[in-house]
Amino acid sequence: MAGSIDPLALDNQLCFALYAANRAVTGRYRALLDELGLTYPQYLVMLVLWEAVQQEQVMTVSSLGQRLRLDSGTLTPLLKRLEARGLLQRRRAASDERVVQLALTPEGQAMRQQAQHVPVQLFCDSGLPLGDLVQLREQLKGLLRRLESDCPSAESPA
Amino acid sequence: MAGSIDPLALDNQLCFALYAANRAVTGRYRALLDELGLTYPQYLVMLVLWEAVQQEQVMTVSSLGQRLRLDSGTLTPLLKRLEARGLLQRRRAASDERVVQLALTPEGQAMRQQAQHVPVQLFCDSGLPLGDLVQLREQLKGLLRRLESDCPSAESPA
DNA sequence: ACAAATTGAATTGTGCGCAATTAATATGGT
DNA sequence: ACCATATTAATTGCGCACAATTCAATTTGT
Repeated sequence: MAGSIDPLALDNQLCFALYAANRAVTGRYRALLDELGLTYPQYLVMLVLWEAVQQEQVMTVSSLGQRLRLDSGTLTPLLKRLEARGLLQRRRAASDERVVQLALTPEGQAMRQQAQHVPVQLFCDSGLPLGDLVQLREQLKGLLRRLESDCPSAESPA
Repeated sequence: MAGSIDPLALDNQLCFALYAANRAVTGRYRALLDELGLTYPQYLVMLVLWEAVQQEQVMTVSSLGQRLRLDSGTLTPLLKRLEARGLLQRRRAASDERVVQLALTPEGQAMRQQAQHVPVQLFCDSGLPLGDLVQLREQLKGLLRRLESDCPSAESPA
């Protein structure tokens, strides 16, 4: 009665474990982020913009997209909502009118303090040792790197 | 120059590693599932229904939702699309008119053969040892279990 | 200098996820 | 039998994700 080796069994799928765990984590964030008035993807955007402030970097839609692996189809409307909420400003760069630069407002920067407890709370919710979570995170990063590099089995010859 | 310990740094977030890895894996599935005419969530539904056939179980919208952690708001339109494609039938149970039973058509059952290579291909794409993937899967399941059980830090006293 | 190619963002359209509401059916207590 | 309550799907509305297209601004090649 050990684990079946059926390659199509749901319980054997890494992809489903990933899919389900991701939604469970996102769900845990939802209640916490509700207090900030942010959705989960908006929170990730704010994390990147807070980092950029600290490093005195100017983020653009494309650099944000590279960091989060999201395209303008996702980011443009999301950023417009954050702008409408008064958390950031979008403006065209003078040097290149194609690029849209993102600048946090004072309110957007101040929210960083309110967010400090969010990852801490999630760590507590997980109930797992920090070492386990770090290991899991690094394994996921490794998987991501593998999938983002062109894999041998991907290309088909002309 | 080792890893920062800023709790808000994006690279320190397990949640982002999970989010990014999940989308990368889903993206890899997309091209393969395109050949079957399935989206990734539709593929997961088919996995469950193929299992149910083998075990001679009758799946309903709610039992499917329990397995995949999805509600009727997601499943109802998805199932209607699969029905429109001729892969399954939805019908009210005679014993309880509230429940909708799901039955694969012969075409839906036959697709299982076409899908056999999908997880195999993904395994190859990952380029990682099977043992690593199994360990990662089990860690994700553990995290999921933790988050689904009511955690001590969740409830607020009246 | 000018045509062609490239780049950056926005737009459009489809399909999830999920909260909240609604409607129909079933169940349990009296 | 009657009624309040539970349960099961469906519906509605919003916000992602992502493919495909469009458009303007810029860069490249000659």
